[in-house]
Amino acid sequence: MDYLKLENQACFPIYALSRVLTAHYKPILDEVELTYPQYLVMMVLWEHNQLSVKEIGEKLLLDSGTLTPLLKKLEAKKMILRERSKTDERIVNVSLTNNGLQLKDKASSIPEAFKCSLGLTTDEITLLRKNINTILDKTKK
Amino acid sequence: MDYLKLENQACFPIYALSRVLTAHYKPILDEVELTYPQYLVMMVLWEHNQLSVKEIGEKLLLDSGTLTPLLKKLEAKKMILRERSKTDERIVNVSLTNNGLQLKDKASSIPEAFKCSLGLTTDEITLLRKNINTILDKTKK
DNA sequence: ATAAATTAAATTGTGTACAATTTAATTTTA
DNA sequence: TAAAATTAAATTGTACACAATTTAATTTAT
Repeated sequence: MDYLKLENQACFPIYALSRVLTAHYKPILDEVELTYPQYLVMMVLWEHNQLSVKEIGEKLLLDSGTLTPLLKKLEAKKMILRERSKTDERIVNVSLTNNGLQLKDKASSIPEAFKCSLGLTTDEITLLRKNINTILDKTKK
Repeated sequence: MDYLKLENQACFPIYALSRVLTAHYKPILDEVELTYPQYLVMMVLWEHNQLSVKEIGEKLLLDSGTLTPLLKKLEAKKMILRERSKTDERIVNVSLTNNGLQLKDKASSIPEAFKCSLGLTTDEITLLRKNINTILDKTKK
């Protein structure tokens, strides 16, 4: 088997699928004026209320070079607050504004809209999620 | 189930895995001075010798906005040639230089090196590839 | 045959990604 | 406890990604 052929690659379809899925999200997220990475940040904040930049990075596997400008955009949209920790000035804590908190209601329809856009069954999605998460855990260190 | 929780998302682990896998490729591709998207372009050219920008885009799911600057970089590295088609001036044909062709030998060890870096079994990779390709085919239109 | 529509690349502008470095604050250690 | 090491963000620079527009060439439909 020729391992330098595209069809024998495992990484390419994941790279391509990631972009295809983000494209499916695009029109849905346009409604709430968020990009996909911005949506992910909002999602972890809806779940945890307040997180440092580092903690957000650990959850999303992104570094400050990516997060700092992204968080500044969310701040400019009045979705989040960024404030230096009083007890440790190195840390920037990120929290939701009322605006950002209220967006959760509007966002509640996003997962279902996304599922419809994909046209996959619940079983297919669940299987995919579990399969990918297994691989992700094994490879991410 | 709260579908706005990160752990219940199917898209996030794919997005994250794509970046994790690219990070695994990085030190390996540094040896041949290619980025991962550049490596993909070289791979389709090793397989097809000559392709138009549009054909490369169809294979990799990338548009000219992404490909044009990337191809110019490969051209600057003397890996490829870009020339307007004589029969249809709208088309730019991309082909390998001798340099680019010879790189295939050096690149032949990349798939194995990547597999070692991941630490997954052949079976795990094959299963993943088939599973992802099925989903990709269903979602890419 | 020629105006209208389509096509292929390139361009422009915005938004990630990430390596490498810098800055400032806090811990560790000699 | 003061210098050294570490840590958290921010910054800088390079390279995608992609929407939207532009440009030029080719088809098509009248």
